[in-house]
Amino acid sequence: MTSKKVSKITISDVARVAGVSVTTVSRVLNGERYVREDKKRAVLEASAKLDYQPNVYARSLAGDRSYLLGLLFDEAPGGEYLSGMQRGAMRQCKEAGLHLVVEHFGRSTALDEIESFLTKLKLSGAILTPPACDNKVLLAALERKNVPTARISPSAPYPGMPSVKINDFEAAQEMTEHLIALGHKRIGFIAGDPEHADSRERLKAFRETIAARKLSVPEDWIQTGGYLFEGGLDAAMKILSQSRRPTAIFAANDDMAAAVIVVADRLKIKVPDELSVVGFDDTPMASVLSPALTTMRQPVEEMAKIAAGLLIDMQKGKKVASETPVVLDVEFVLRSSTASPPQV
Amino acid sequence: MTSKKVSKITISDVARVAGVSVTTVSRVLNGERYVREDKKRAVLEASAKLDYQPNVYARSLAGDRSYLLGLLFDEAPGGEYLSGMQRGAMRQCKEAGLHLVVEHFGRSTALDEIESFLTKLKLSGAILTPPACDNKVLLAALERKNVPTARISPSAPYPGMPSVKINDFEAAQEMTEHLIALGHKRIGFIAGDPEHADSRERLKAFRETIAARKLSVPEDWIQTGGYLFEGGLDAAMKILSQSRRPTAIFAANDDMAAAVIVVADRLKIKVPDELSVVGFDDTPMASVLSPALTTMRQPVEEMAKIAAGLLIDMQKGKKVASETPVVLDVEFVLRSSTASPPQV
DNA sequence: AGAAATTATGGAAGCGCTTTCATATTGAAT
DNA sequence: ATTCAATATGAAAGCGCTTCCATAATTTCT
Repeated sequence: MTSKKVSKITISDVARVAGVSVTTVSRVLNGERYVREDKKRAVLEASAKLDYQPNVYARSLAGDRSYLLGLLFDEAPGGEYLSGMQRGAMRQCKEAGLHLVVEHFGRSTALDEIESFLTKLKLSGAILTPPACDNKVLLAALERKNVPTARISPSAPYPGMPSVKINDFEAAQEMTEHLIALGHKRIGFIAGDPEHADSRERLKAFRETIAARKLSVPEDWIQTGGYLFEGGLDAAMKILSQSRRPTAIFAANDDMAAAVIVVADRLKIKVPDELSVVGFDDTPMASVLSPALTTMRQPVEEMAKIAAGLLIDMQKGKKVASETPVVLDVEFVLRSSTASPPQV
Repeated sequence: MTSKKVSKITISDVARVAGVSVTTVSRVLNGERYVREDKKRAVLEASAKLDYQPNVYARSLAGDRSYLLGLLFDEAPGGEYLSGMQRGAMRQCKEAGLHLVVEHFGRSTALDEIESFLTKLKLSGAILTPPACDNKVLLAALERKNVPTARISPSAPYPGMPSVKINDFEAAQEMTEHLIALGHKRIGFIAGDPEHADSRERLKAFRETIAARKLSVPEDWIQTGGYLFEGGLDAAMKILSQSRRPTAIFAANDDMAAAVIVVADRLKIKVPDELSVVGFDDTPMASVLSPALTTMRQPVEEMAKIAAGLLIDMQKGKKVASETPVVLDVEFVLRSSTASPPQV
């Protein structure tokens, strides 16, 4: 290894070595048209030889892009869902030579603060995770500032913004069918945050599948837990403390399913012998619970990776389908929290 | 294609309105000396009135700060530990008007890649979480590039780099004492990643406390689980499948403690009646486990917040103690996974 | 063949700041 | 009053890039 000089190498060094103008170097580096093959090669060689690192700030100042992607969330990071998203986004960024800036925007964040952030950073793109992906104020600000935006599991389409999601309806349908196939006829449901589109979809799928199978569910067996463990505790308590209770509970995420198992344990209800429990997400917790949780795995990491990829494509001027979401497959994970209902 | 131009407010607009030169505005905004009070006020007023947002890229290009803090980790984000760190760092950044870029640097990341990242982003500071905080290559690169660096729970001091940690020794000692106080005389230990300093400290504290209390532990009862759930499963299996087993196990983090509970369950060993289990960290999982885990809560968020604060101070030219780490308190969390040992 | 369209290339003007450097202005010390 | 240091201030020179514009080289079309 030759020891490198600390003095920075600029675009004009590359231009000199390659025997072309800085304009041409810039063109090559940005993949523009109108550069002859031989010059392009010369530039690339010179650039590699000198180990040239374009100055992000100079580029951002002169141009309009920033080489920074933003991962914007509403809830503070934590939990496998967001971490997974972040991992995927980071991976894609690294591949494309971009960097990932993380930022929190709550529902109550002032428009001023959002705009200030956006004008200051001039993000090359923004990835919005639920429920930030449905924050009207944020969306409008991003649009006004012309920040290419990709949304994950959004509620409703937003013109010009591509999105990535799973088919929550089909997934929840499949999960409900699983319980019915085991022989359950009395199934409860704990919904997530009604503000999340995915939550509403899951509930809808549950209801429709139940109806399609000619079953019925008392409204008392459908509760909302807000995707939170604590909310799940309350919901499970409401459902399980009734005189007539279901033989299975479908919780719209793993955290709430964990809560159901805890409540069942307290009430001395045996899982899965007396009560089957299923979750959604396949967080690490799912396999740790006892019994281990039957759940539906979301490709979270992949979703964010694709979202970042869409942004990168948009930046390159490629057209991306912004109206029809990219839909990824889920994977049913059978563990030991489900069984056939007790014979009555 | 409708793209509306939002006229930007620049430093010279502020200068004009305040009736001073751009130099003076720059001085005020950067908190430099040699500006008269009245002008300073005028600048601040003009700036507020115009809602001026300094252009990060222009500042970075002209100066050599970047207004970007880096959170560098070795393992991909995930888990409450890193998420907590990130939350703390984000919070502090927001307060100081900085932004947080996240990046992964594995043990095997090439020096080239690290240097390229550092020259490209010219970070205003870097926060290193374990085990990245002990990555020699990374540390050397940061030093060479003069990036102010704060480390969290590092192994050994590194000249010029401040650090934040908890007193792992005392915490592990306290935890061990807790078990001894309950009457346990036969205690096993599952260590974390031997490359983490904190892990080594916890083990050392365990050994010394045991010795100080005139107890002894067969080497078979001390296993390594690498801070991972899976590693914990193996370790727990090795300890619990022996003919003579301990009445308590101290796992160096919650994930491994969860594994102990799972293994105990499989082996029909009742927790806490026949086996007490304690963890470390107080991750959300800890309260979900059944029985809920007695553990030691680390102020992870606070640690990162302080680390970011140190960086910001350094940037401002303040001197920070770089030799003696900032040490934060832990909190003992008593739940139901510990009890007195069965009467023999 | 020449004209017109297309493709290539570089000069130079910024992008919006920070930072010398030179110059006032003030206060303290003779 | 006079001198010297400390304090204040602005003009102007970049920081390293992108991009507009003018021009040259090439191809395609009459």
